Amino acid sequence: MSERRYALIDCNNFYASCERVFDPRLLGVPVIVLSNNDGCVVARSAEAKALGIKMGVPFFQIEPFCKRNSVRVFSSNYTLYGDMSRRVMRVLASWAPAMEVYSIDEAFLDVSHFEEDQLQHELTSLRARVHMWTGIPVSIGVGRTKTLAKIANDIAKKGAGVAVLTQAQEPHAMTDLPVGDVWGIGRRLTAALEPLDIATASQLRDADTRQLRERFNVVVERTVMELRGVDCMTLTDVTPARKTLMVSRSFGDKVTALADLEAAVSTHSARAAEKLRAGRQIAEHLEVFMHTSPFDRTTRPYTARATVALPHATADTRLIAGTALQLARRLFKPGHRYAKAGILLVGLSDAAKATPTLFASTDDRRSRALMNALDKLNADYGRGAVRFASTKMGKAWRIRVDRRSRSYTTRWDELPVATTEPPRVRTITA
DNA sequence: TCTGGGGTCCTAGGACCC
DNA sequence: TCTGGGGTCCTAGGACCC
Repeated sequence: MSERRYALIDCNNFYASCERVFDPRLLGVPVIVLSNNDGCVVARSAEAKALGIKMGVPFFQIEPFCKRNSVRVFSSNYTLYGDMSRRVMRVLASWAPAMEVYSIDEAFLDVSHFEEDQLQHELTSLRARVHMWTGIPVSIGVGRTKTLAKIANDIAKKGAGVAVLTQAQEPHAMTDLPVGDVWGIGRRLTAALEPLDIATASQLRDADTRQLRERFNVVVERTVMELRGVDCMTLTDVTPARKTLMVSRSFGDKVTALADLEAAVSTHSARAAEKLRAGRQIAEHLEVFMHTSPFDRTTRPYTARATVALPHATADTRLIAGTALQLARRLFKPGHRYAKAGILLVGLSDAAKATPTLFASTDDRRSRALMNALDKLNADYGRGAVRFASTKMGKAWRIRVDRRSRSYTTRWDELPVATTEPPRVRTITA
């Protein structure tokens, strides 16, 4: 049985390459793509990189430079990039038995079944095929683990476009590689590793894992193991459902009035609920955040963020927006110039599999009425079908009914429960 | 004057329950 | 002044990624 091998396919300068597909005149000239509000540079063609334009640089700082050097500048078009991404992924999926889409412009393929000497040839032709069918240039790196494939991909980018990193070549590839270039080691960790005399990938590979784990966390330990060739991040074939969903924007003009902040929060809420429904999901909690500009040194910084439980899991725009607005009003402090606000939906689940939820109005969890209700539901749906959740929302306790029975019809008012006010009954369906 | 948006995972600490 | 232990859930915050 041959050893496991991963190929990482990474689209070169993805957003800039997408723009080029639709305008060949952009070939060979410097191209950059800007973030929302045309704030920062988020993609650069090779020519733009050669001019020294850095990733993430604020556009206003380089605008005159771009004019002088005839750099073609684009606002981002995420609809286009998403569409191009799907085209690339389709080509890859038709070639590989197992694949994981890692981001909009990257995918891991399992290439364990190839002989090492075939790989170079096979992947070179895959690369040509992706380019021919989609117009997008890609780089391909192969390694024994995902982390090593990432290193191989960097080598591919600087060379022939395809790099197969064999075990024998690993030490050489890691000797002079700055530790910050290793996947999973960011700015903070690089700085924290420096006093431990860990500055290169090979020094990290040879470091004491127990010590690193105590000093940092399991993520760092896993990275070290991956550098040693121990596969810790296996391929996840099915893309897992998203667990959180965020909608946020920087303000074009700084916001000082509550009314403007409320307008933004309700717009973001509506958009978030829309995205939720598009993915057939519902959310349990929401977070609202707002903050002043971290770059503004002239005023006091202010940042506020808080999470609340929604009354029940939902994708309902009005409920989400209403809850978010209440929270936003609580968090808003006058006298600040807000630069950004957003909403984060947390605890997402599949709407089709969602548990119908009944709300009972009672103060007493142990009340006879509720116990009767549980008995009745258990009798109807089988023992254990109903469980009592200990979550208290205001004065209401929540009963959950497992959705084993698709023929769920029981209504609250049919239950032998005495309530002083009409209970709300929610059945969440697909 | 102007500095993105959207995710993941891990950990710590407090609340709460039995 | 002493006054349990263990488990889980929730929230906040910090690191990373593209």
